[in-house]
Formats: sequence, C-alpha cells, structure tokens
Amino acid sequence: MGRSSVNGQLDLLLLSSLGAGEAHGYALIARIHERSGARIELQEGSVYPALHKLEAAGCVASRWADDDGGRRRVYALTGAGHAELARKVEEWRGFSAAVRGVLGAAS
Amino acid sequence: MGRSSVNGQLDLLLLSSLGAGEAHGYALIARIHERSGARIELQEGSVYPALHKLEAAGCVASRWADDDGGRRRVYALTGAGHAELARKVEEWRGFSAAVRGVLGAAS
DNA sequence: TCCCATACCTAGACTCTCTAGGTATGGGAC
DNA sequence: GTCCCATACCTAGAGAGTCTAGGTATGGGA
Repeated sequence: MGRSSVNGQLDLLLLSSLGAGEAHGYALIARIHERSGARIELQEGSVYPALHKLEAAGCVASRWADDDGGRRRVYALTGAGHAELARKVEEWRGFSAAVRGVLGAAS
Repeated sequence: MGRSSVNGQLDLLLLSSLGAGEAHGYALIARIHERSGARIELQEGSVYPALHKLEAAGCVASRWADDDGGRRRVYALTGAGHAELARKVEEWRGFSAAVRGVLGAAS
C-alpha cells in the first residue's frame, strides 16, 4: 500500500463527491484532489474497482456517455447511495471524534 | 477485517496513549477504550503485534514487571517514539482536514 | 502518420487488523 | 485442596482494502 492511502474512507470520498453532482471516474479523481487541498491523490486502480463495487451495491448508477470524444462512464448517486453517504458521514464523524478524544488526552 | 477497525491509525492511538505515561498492553486497550468514548474497542490480537512492531522500530521500549501478580510487559515511549508520535499527529490532522474538505463541499 | 492525453479496466501484490486459537499465573468459590 | 475464572500475554492465518503495474481504446495535434 502506497503512502497516499485513504485509510478506509474511499467509499465515503467517492459518495460525497458524487453528492455534488454526477461525474465520471477521471473527474472524480480531479474533484477529490482539488477539494482535499491536493492532499489526496487517488489512483485509477483504486477508483474504478471501488465504483464498480458501489454500483453492485446499488449506491451509484452509471450510464455510458460519448459527449465530446472518447467513451465516458458517468456515475450518479442513487437513493440508497444518499442513505449510505449519510451513514458513512456519521461513521466518519464518530471515528474522528474518537481519535481526537485519544489524542486530546495526551497532547 | 471486523467492524471496529481503526483505519490505519492504530500506531497513532498506541503512541498517543503511551504519551500519557507508560503502560502494559491490557491497560492501553482500556485507556484507548475510555478516551475514545467507548467507540474504539481494540483486540489483543491487534495490539500486541503492533507494540512489537513499534518496539522493533525503536519507538517504544519495554520491560518486564511482576508488580502484583502475573507477569506484565510495560511499554514506554522512547525519544524516537515522541518524534514519530508528533509526525503521526500531523499526518492525521492533514488527512482529517482533507476529508473534511471533500465532505464540506457537498453537504 | 505517429504520439500523447484522456479515459477506462483488471490481476496480483501488499499491508493492516481481526479471528481464533493458545499459554501462564493468582485468587476466590466450593 | 482443587477447580474455575479473570488477568495478561502471544501467534498463525485469514480477510479486506488499496496500490502497482500492466493493458485497451479514442481523438487531436505535431
């Protein structure tokens, strides 16, 4: 595992980014890179399998679009995806609060 | 991987807890459980290998103590451990800020 | 016509943490 | 006095998640 790891929050990042509007894989990578302040640099090999898994789980839906040039697969959040996003946001808040609790006691 | 995962922050949690004073394995588990607001429940099978790894890396030092009854292995932060802790705290702050950045844009 | 950027995909490897076992000791119950 | 349980430590192996390193296809500019 390389050093730009997302520590188990990949699904959260993808769902959250799709919450801002449908997008294709490459665009999601750019979106997350930008919004993270260039701190998160996802790889294609991480993103595409994760999107396929989310689609299999019914959290996102995809359609093929050939707008400009090459083929593109555009993903959008489903109803279940919105619910899952909300759940994962809560989970993240709980986890980061827990870590802050442990850190805060010491330093 | 079970569902109480610490998402790659196990070393941070252990080092940070040891920053509050030396302790043995079981005590660390209890300390982290308490300070996380009961949200993080580490398993022995996670903690002991992690402590051994940190000791091999020179971040912690251990000594055997048979205070009350059974044997106990008491761990303490080394100088290198303090430095590593500071580094990991910074890493965590950067990462959680990055996630907040991605989340904040959407919801 | 060739090359490069965009865009997508997959297999395999690697790391991390958990599960599920195991050992040893001391104290209380019966 | 013996049994059982809580405390305390340990390890091998499994499983999940993400990355590396490859590959394919298309369109546009040199």
